[in-house]
Amino acid sequence: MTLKQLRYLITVAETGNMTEAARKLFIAQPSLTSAIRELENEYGITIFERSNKGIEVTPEGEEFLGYARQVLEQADLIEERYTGSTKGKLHFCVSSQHYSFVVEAFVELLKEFGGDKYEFHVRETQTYDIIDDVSHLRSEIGILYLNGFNETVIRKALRDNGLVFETLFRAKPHVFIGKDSPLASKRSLTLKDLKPYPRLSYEQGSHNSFYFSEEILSTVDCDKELIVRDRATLFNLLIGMNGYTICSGVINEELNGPNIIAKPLKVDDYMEIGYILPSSIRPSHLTQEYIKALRKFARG
Amino acid sequence: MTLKQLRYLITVAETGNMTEAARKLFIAQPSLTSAIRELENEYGITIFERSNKGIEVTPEGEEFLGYARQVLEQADLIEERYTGSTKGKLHFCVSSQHYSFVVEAFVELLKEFGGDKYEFHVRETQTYDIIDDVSHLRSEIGILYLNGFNETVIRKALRDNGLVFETLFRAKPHVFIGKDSPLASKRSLTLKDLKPYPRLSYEQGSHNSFYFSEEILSTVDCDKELIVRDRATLFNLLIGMNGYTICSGVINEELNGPNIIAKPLKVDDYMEIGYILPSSIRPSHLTQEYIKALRKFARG
DNA sequence: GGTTCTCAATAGATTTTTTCTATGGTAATA
DNA sequence: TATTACCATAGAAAAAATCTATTGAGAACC
Repeated sequence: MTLKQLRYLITVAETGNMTEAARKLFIAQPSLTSAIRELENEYGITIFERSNKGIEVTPEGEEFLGYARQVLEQADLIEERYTGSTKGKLHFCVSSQHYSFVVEAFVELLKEFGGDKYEFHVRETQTYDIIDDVSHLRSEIGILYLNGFNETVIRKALRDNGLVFETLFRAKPHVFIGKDSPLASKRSLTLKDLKPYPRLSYEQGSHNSFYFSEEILSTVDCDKELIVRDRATLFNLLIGMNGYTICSGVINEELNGPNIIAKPLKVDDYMEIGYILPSSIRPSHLTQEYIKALRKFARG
Repeated sequence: MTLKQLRYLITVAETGNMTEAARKLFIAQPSLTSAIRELENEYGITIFERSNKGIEVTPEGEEFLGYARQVLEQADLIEERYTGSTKGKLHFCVSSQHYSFVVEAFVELLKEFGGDKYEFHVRETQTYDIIDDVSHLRSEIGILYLNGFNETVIRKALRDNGLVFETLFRAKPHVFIGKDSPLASKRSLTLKDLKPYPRLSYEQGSHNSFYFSEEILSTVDCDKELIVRDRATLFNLLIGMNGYTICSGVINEELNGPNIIAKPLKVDDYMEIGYILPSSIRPSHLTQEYIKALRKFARG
């Protein structure tokens, strides 16, 4: 008997389906089959009744599950005490700049692997904190952008913190504006078009170097500036004040509502949006799944 | 964290010495070192303070040990419920004919590996039951003798039950008599000498074929027969009735007392005393240690 | 003050265990 | 009848545990 076998067992029992449980556990179905079978053989009991419809817990299996839960409960106390997180619970944390596709991918991950016990975090935060979170393993993964302007500085920060950057997509700059903005009728916008309107940007804390800005072209002069920390607030101000923000142009109506629209910005610049990971540690299965989901929702 | 690591941990804490604990656990010392270290790294704690004098539990280690014991307690409940034996407890069972060296080796094993939780059995029983116990895994090992007379029959029984026989030693037949017996003065005895005295032998149950007798020469006629099941009873009768019994001549004063003496028996026969094991299963570490101890105490 | 002893740590090889991929078999479903 | 959704099996591959041999460090001994 190993703790691993017991955890597998519980998942199978909860799922009612070996194949599905194996997927949740990030192992191949035959591995799970043999782990469970080994447990059954060790104690000479039949925990599950197998059929081509899935599995069903036998009465003696039910009794065994009771014992198994007791063991795991105690084992989880150790995890809680010494790691601060429950092992029974899945644990996952993303630190990111404010992109809706990050949230979309996150939702997908939750739906697929959340189960009935989890603790997932989305930390939409300042650029430097993303780097800090990932390098100190507070977050499994970070999401940020590089462009010609900030690349050298950011890449150095990544190197210094033992992180690697992987590109998700390259985006042409867009401007987010409210759908009733005077600019809404244009096909594309220039910096000159934007000049009279308030510019919205995310606060970058003490590291308020331009290099850590979430928006490109932050060095361009602007008379009206609004600085916020929250994406919803930003959107509210965008609409209320006829403001704008420069970004990757990834927009999702469901998430951002129909009141925000994106317009191409006519400048010779780009944003290379990607994720960062600690270079020395292999990403967890869950992180790998999240990256898959990111690639699914991320389009330039 | 694995259950194995936790069990190792407890043993180390109890033993206060990695090297010694490794021996008790039947693993190499570096294996233990790395198992413990892995546990400490996983939770970022120092459980033991190492020195060249051994190890010492730190205060935070003490706390962790508390948690560990809780987990193992629950895990042991499973073992108890489904295997009838505690895994925390060492479990060992010998089935044997009535030889004092079997008990001596058993005592040595207990002293060395008993620890503070164990369940050890000595089943001094009838020859056929020895074979039955070992083949049905009720006992780890069995001890019995072969000679020219019973060898063919016993070896067939062993084969039929998937057992193998390994010789411990070859003994010339001796006679056990009380120290005050009229025969005590002789250097050696013949069958004729014994004729007038009661012969003691062990009961062999329903399989009372001569082949399963514990004593050689059981086919020789005898007028006075006493059949017992207990070694102490046999010795009592030996003394009280001036009886005799034919055996391998292995005698230990500490165990059998000064009232029993062994005399060589002048016959052209021998006893090949050895142990039997299931051929398909590799003997446990404890069983291997027991065999070592048997070899130490067994002399023809 | 050097030598020996005891015990834990390290290195590298080896064995064992776990997990994987690919495939088979079975019963329900379309 | 073909397809689908399961779990089981076999053999290869990867990962983990364990082993032997050796090092290193401090205490005890002479």
